[in-house]
Amino acid sequence: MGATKTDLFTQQQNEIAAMAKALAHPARIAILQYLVKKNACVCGDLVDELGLAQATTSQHLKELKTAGIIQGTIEGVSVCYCINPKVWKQYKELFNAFFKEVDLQQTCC
Amino acid sequence: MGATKTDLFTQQQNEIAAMAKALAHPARIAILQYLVKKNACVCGDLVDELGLAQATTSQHLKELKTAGIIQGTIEGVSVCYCINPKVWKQYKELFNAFFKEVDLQQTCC
DNA sequence: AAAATACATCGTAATATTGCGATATAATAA
DNA sequence: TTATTATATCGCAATATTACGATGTATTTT
Repeated sequence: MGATKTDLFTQQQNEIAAMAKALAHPARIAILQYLVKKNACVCGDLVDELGLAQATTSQHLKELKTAGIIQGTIEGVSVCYCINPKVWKQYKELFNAFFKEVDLQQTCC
Repeated sequence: MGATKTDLFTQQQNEIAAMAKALAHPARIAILQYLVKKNACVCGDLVDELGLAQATTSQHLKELKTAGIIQGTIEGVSVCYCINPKVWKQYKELFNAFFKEVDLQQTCC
């Protein structure tokens, strides 16, 4: 045991959970906020910005890249990262749909 | 090592990450969707609904309760769970704010 | 009071995540 | 070609998560 039983759930449920997982670390939130703020893609700066080791920062970047929400392009000796607008929009819409107006004015029980 | 270095990040960043973490498992997404759908709070049903062991289901419920997004009330021999509308709204607003319209039409790099 | 029912919690095993130093890789600069 | 620079990956240790059986607890039935 220890591994998530993804087969018990719908693809949509697994997808939302995977998206949430990508956001489930403050360093990754900080990276995304930094990328949104700077718009242009900085990269080595993130190591200074976050205060985490280079290896750790690179690992978080990899996770965000695997999730699709950011993309990196080789720019000479360094790599330029930026938000993937298409996937960003997908995240936004999926979370919006999940939290969409529900009849929640009354507390049951 | 192994533990998240929360002190490196802002309270807001840690908060968003914590919220995302609560949603970062398909079983918890399934529980929330079920609660939203049924509105009225069912509970023992969740074990059948999810296909996970009773202990595991209870553990996921506990995490959602700790995150504040659901609440449980003792109802005779069983416990009635439901969405906490106030916290649900907070989640919704925080994610909305995070994903709010950003100038993302062009891909940099 | 004793049994039954519904959950919670404990203990434990398997696996995943976080973090970092060390090293590899790849591109530019000297 | 040989540094230098920037990033990625490897290997490892610490910790967290997921899952479940077993057991505890509290309420209702019998």
